[in-house]
Amino acid sequence: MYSKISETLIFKGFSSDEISDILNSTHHQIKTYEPEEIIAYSGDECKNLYILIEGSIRGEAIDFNEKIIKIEDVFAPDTFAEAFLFADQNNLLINIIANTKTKILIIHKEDLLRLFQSNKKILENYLNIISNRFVLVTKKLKFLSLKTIKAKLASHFIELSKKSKNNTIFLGKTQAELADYFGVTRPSLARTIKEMKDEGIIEVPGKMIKIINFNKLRKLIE
Amino acid sequence: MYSKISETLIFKGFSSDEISDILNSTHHQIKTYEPEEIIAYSGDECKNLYILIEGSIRGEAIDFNEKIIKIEDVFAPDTFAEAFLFADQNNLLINIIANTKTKILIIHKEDLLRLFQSNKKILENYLNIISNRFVLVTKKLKFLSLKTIKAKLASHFIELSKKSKNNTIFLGKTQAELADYFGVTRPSLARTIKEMKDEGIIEVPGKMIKIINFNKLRKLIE
DNA sequence: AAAGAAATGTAACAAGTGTTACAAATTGCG
DNA sequence: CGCAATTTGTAACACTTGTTACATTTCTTT
Repeated sequence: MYSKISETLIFKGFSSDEISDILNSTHHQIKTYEPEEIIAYSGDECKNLYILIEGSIRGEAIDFNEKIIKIEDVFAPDTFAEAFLFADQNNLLINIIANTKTKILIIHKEDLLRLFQSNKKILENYLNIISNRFVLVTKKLKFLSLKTIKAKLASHFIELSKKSKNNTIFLGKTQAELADYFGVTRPSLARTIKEMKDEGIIEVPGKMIKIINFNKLRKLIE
Repeated sequence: MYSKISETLIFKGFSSDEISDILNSTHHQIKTYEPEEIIAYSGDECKNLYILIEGSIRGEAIDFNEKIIKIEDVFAPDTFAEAFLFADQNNLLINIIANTKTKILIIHKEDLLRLFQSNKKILENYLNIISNRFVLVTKKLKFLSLKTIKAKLASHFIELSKKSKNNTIFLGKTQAELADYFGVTRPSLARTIKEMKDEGIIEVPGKMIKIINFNKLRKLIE
């Protein structure tokens, strides 16, 4: 179990022995949940850090038409609800439900703070986690605020091309998945790709995207 | 100066004397900048926490057409770049520029970590700040992902009505400001308000919005 | 290799929003 | 009060995207 815990970001860099020591001196709980069991309710005050050791959970919101909307899946080993824990508005906005048989390590806010005081590395890890989430959400926000599908595609292609160090990109997703990720429909995405092809900005050999005209591509992002 | 610092969220709850003690035992810098002076460049690695004591600064991005876009103003007393500090991708994405004559307290990441170790309250304040920002951005993201202007307006009205404990809302913004906040154009917003009026969902007496049909309003958010 | 499934290309039309322009109403100020 | 500035209402038209439907291509499996 300790080796599973060492795979979480918050205990990154710790050996099983060290984790064992830490948990022996930190008040905590380990709970198991059955599939479909509700772990926490929307509206609950969030006073604990949840560290998922085994299994997977999902967040579900209920919209105004009483339709259930799945928000997010989290798979072990990982943590969740880290940001709510220290926010003023710390009521959960979603129900947390076990997908599978699940084992969760629970540390209360106050105990976590004490742990931060005594262990600098864990504090750094935690700050790293929430900061990374923040940067990620901010980037997503920036991306979502791009108005047209063309601008989103252009931004996405440029981002990917930075990693490939090359003007050829491997998408690794189907059009349907990409459209979903962008929050647009599949035919609209296909149409936009076609337009970019017609305008001589990209070529699409098979599953690849080859950028022909970087300048035109950049100008699409306003 | 210490009283100014005590107004920042990170030193919330500390007296001037306590702040003086803390700063005496924490390595830090105080720098002043002239109007239009550049405080930090886009691309710079962010290794310091910046605490704005006097004046105001702005963040500026340069888009692909070399047009300068103002992102955000920050007024003293406040902090900025808190989230970048502990993120993996800790390069600034914008230039930081002084609007006015500005005085800034700068604490290096390592010194800040040591301060967190020795002072639990400051750690809590810091966690509170970045957690609140995260929650705020997440809400903004959720809002932005609403597809239509009608859905955005409905969400906004419902949110405001929670505070007023009443079915009448005071907007406190002109249509132009609201449209800008939503990222839509003013005539489009006006048209949408008219449609909601025609559908018997709201009434608009003067500067107020009166919600007539809460159910219909809720159904607009999908 | 053949059959079925999945992914992609494409088209016509509808819906929502932006653009532009101008009129009407409201507000602020001398 | 009366004028100017600001805010709001409205309309015609263009553009982008969603919807639906079907054809074509590519991938999987036997």
